[in-house]
Amino acid sequence: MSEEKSLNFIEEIVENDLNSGKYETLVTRFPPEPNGYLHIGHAKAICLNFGLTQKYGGYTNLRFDDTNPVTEKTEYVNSQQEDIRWLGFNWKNELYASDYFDELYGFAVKLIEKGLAYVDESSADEIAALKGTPTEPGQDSPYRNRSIEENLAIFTKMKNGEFPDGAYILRAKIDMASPNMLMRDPIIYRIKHAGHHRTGNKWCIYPMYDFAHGQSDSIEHITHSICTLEYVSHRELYDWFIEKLEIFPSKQYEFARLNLTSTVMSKRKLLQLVNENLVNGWDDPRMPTISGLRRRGFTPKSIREFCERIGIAKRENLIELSLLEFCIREDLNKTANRVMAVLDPIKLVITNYEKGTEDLIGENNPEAENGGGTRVIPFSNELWIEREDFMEVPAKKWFRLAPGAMVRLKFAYIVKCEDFVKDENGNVTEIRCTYIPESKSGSDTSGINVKGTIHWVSAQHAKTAEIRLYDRLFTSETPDAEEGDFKDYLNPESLTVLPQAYIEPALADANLESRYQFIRKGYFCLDKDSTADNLVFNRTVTLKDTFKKPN
RNA sequence: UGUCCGAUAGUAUAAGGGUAGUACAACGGUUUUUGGUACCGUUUGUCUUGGUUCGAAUCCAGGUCGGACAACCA
Repeated sequence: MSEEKSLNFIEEIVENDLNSGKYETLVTRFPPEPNGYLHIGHAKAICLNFGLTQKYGGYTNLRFDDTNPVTEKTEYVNSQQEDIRWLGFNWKNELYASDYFDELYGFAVKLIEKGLAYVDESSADEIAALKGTPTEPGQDSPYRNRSIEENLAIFTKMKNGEFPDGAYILRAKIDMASPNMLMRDPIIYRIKHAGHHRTGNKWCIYPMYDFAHGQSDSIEHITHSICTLEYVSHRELYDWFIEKLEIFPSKQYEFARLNLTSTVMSKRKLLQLVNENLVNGWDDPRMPTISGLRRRGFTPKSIREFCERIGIAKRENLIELSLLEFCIREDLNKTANRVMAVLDPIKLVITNYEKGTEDLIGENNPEAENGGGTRVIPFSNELWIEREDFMEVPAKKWFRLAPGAMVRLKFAYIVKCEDFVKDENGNVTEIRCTYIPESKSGSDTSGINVKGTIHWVSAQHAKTAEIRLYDRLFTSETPDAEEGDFKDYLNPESLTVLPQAYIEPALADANLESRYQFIRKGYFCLDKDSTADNLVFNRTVTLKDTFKKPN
């Protein structure tokens, strides 16, 4: 179908199945368990499943895999839906494994009637003891040969709530000596007297993952059930149930999950960060969750592009965070308006500027397709500039301000540093410059060329804002692989708050959808914590910086 | 001492018996009123040993290394 771009192995399978006429319509599903927030790893699976049906036709279902009532919540259902929509995908049907509880119960009865399932009253420990190990076969349970009638009778009582949790379980009767541990009479139903987020108290027995997932796929006529590599050994069981139940033969395919440097991706660990207040909630901008990335300022497009670039394969991988950063910079470079903000201010006074104030014109975004337009920027003789743009003793190849040096003020004039003021502690408190009147941006007749251009904000016109700078969450690229607790490798400098930065007046009407490039400082967006008097900006990502800082 | 999955530049991903390519990263250069962008260039690779073949990253066999599997989790 597409000749230019090579296909990943799943696309090849799909194309073959479609071309051979094995299936007329491609049907995939995204099946999260509603027990946490979706993260960038889920985004990979979402882009794969929805991307496949966008490319080849057919449709994708959203199915919540809600077979364990004690971990699942409606809050998570809602957040997961929001995140998928935000990424730009639409599901055909919103479904729940719990929709199939009646049908699944029927499947279990059918298996019992075929002599392929039995009720076991062994304890969890007893079952584990007879399970064997990966290198030794297991042994049959003493209850394995109960009659079909007795199995049926007890299973009915299990369903009717006549037993406490753990008293009985239903097992598939397969092979206790199988080299695949999952085939050693896996548990398929357990008793749990727990309220379910959708079915309430209707049920007190719940199917296990292996007895719900494949059957749910089959009920929905999913043609390609795509999951991650850790389910490879489940495939044999997946196929076994479908064969014995004689239902629609969905097929499972596995790809390697995403791993990203300097973060963790397991739900357990993310939940820990949230519960122990090591981050500020699931949508903390340092989190690899979709909601965290959204709040950080990532765009859906950048995440889709990232998922496209990392590819789909079967080998374990560890993607460098720099690729994600590349994807968001690439998008924002084209779309974000350029504005000026001074994060760490120092005063600059222009001693020969007599005009008081003046309105200058700034280009919003020279990289935008439509040119970006312009805006008014007020200028005056007292400005804030970035402290790091002045060096009392300039380093080699220093393009910025230093005694006697000239720089251009972006969109404005060229200035020359004549003097500077220090306080009693030796800290520079003010820089004094003269400006070149004929060097005005756009009508420069001075003939002077300077190497450096710096950003600034007029002191009397500036607004203030709180700025939050983010860095990687962990100091280790592989916090999962380090010895000890992964939390020992949290980066203490992952969040830096600048309570009072100066921003140009045009920024006062920023909204939560706006994306900005603060010239020379990075890409920023408004945070939801903002109020009318206290604007808060998040730094999404810095600009690429090839300047090697002196000292 | 098992079964299954995998192995191509630093990181990913192509090449499906016939020139090892692409992206990110790194490094260098040109342009630039952002040390940004854009453009150009450089460095770095087929786990290993055999076999089949005129020819192997690709097919076969052995080895090595990495991962998964013993939750009434998904």
